Amino acid sequence: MALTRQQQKEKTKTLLVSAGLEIFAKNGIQSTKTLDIAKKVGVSHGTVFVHFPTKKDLLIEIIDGFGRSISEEFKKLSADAHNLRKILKIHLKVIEKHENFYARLLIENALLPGEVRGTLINLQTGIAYFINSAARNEMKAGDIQTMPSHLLFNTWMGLISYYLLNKDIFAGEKSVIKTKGNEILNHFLKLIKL
Amino acid sequence: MALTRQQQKEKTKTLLVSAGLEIFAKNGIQSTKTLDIAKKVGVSHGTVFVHFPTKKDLLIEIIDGFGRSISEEFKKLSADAHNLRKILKIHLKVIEKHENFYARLLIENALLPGEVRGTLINLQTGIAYFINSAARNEMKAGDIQTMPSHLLFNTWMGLISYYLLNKDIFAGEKSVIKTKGNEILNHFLKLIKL
DNA sequence: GAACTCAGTGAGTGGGGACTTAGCCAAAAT
DNA sequence: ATTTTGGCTAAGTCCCCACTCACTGAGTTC
Repeated sequence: MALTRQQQKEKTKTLLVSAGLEIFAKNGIQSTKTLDIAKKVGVSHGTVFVHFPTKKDLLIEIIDGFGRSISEEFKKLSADAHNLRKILKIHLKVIEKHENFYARLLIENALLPGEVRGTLINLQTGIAYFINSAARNEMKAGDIQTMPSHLLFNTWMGLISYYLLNKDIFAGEKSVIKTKGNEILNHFLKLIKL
Repeated sequence: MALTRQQQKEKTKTLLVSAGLEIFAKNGIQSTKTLDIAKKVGVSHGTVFVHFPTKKDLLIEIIDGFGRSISEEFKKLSADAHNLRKILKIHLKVIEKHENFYARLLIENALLPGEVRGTLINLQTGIAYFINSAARNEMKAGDIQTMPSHLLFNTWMGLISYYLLNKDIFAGEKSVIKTKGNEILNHFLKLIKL
């Protein structure tokens, strides 16, 4: 059966977004051309601009969607996790699942349009909240050292970002999180332990 | 008095390199055009290509020079510093002095031509050596926790990189290292203390 | 001082890639 | 059944920017 116009339109738009997500993860965000995305979907180049007035708008839609979905996933998984180790483990798991795109985002973030940069910040802010509340509980309980929670969070994010940004050095073609995630996690926990 | 041809040539080349360094630090590496650099020096656009066959070659010269000079500076200053705190302090001082360019390099590193990426790696490897030997000494002496030195180094680099990459968030227009350097240093030392 | 060399010029050239547009055809409206 | 609408197409257009080249004029060589 033939699709209605609206269905067709939405389908194409979705295909463009998911093709973009995939190509961005593999080849980089900036260096991906609108034509590449059109080709992958199997539509003409012009079609991209039927759905998105500019490349930037496409970018925003893709990255925002990614941010929303990853944030949701994290919240769902960590709903019943209350100790820090578990939450950090979930954090790693979620990142690992989307490692390629996430790493791309970290790499290119500072060069992306301002509208998009907010996405990564929001994402991290959301995650910081969970990590910090768990951390404060364990500080009170005397399980870990007392320290300002922003420093604890920045140390954790710094470590993870550093490994992701240099993932080719640390893990070649493989997943850094899969390869080094446990080592990083145990090291971090040992550092902050009392 | 008039310069000889050779002097003139060298002078222009040097001017191109230092103008590049300056503009890169302010406006970014990728987004700087060869014409921008020519304008800054006050020569014609074509002159750039008299001295460098391609933009990439200019890039390599600029970034390599930066890497060499910063590495030298670090080695000179840390010649008679044997404890970890002092070495890390020197590391921060050297970065602070070149913060804008250094941050640019971190931001764009992964997107730069492979020939250039080695520079940052070499730089960090050199610095890692100093930090790791000091760290091992203090571990033996029982001043800090025992841990694999690569993890100690990566934690430190992760922290610094994280602050530099997000320097606009942490410090606005100001220097992040000047603003937050001490906080970072003290936090890090407290973490690794026994 | 005549012939030659070469740093520097600036108006091109070429290629890449975002965006436009006239036209097509199938779905929707009448 | 006829007209209108609108998603999609394909062949542009336009702009940007790295790089070229024929030329100039000031050093250099003899």
